[in-house]
Amino acid sequence: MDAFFASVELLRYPQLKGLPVVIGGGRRSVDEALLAKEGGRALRFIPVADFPLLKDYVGRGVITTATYAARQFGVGSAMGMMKAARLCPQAIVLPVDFDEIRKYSRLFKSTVTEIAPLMQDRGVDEVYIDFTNVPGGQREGGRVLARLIQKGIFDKTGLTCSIGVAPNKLLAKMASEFNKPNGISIVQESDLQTSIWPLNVRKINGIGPKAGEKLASLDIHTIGRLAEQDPQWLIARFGKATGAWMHEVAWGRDDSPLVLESEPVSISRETTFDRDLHAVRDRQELGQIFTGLCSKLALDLQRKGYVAKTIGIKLRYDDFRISTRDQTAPTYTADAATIRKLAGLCLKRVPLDKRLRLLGVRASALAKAGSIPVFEQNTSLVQSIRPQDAINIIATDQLF
DNA sequence: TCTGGGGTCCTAGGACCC
DNA sequence: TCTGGGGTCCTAGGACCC
Repeated sequence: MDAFFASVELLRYPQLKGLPVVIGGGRRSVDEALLAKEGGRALRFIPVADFPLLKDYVGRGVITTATYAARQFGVGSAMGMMKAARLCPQAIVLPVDFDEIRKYSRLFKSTVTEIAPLMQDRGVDEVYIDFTNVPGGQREGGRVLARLIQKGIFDKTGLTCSIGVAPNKLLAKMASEFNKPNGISIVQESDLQTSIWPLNVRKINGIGPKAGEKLASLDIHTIGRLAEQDPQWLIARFGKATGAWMHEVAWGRDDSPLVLESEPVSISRETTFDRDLHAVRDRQELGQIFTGLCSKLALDLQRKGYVAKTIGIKLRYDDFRISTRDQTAPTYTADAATIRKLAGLCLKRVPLDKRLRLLGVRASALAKAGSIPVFEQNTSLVQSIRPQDAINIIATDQLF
């Protein structure tokens, strides 16, 4: 989806069309500014001059989306708000409305699956579609169906998207970037040398800042240059799995299947404080935030129907370094007090001398609520029994 | 100059088991 | 007394993605 968060806001406030708008951080100052101007009513018309401006923004947020007008000023996603404010002080800043985002996310995805049922989720604003066997999917190399999907989404939501058509997910993802916004791009295997090889290695989904930097230090900047390298040479520098993978993707090869459904691995809540907090001096405040996070996490688990056996915490210190601790319990839980207790045990095992800017709580080793046998839930006798040993317990039971 | 929140996957070492 | 190979789970950190 093109500039998804911003485009959704533009549906609500069409008077902002063409203007530099950034969606960001969700700091209270912006929420309150906007709320006051709306008078609590989301759809009341607000004169452009009354919207909050980036230059008035205070807080530690980052930009999640910028409209194309804002991008002209060098503003883009993941950029700190304060930096963005210097580049484009006159940009209008709006908070993320998650409920609205989820609504439009569901709407565009259901539109896709009505046309092409084999769809993989890639977050709120992105999907992979296999339209190999969709009727008409091969016409004009896929362009006809891509146009149909674009039109379907626009008719349903008023939003535009960009589509890349290719023989695999790797190339499709890159192709989708070629013609933004509201574009279609088709990449075939024969286009590898002309369309893909001139690109920077960072355009490969999976090569991030670290790998990109390391490749640059080896004088490998383009994908074509990466493709020239001997696989063994890459393996020697990046490890067996990554080195071999790099060689494959540089040649446009990717046989990873569409993942049509999946269970969550973890569920978490975290928050960055308005100011850095000290474990001792701000104990009270920190404790409240900590308990609040545990309660929210418990509600998330319950709402989604999961229980967790492992609870973890995450701290980010003022120097931006991160510490994590995990604690696996003998039983599964989705209870706020239990989560709080386990997270508290984690907190005792982590250094707390430096000031903190972020605190998070995470639940993992998840199971569907109701899927856990009773003897694993609350029988003290088997509390230390690992699931894989449970079958032996059952067998032993027969002896008594 | 300052850097959100919610995720996934990978690696590597140690405990423990057979 | 000193020694194997294979497996799972747990933990901590890190890279990467939307």
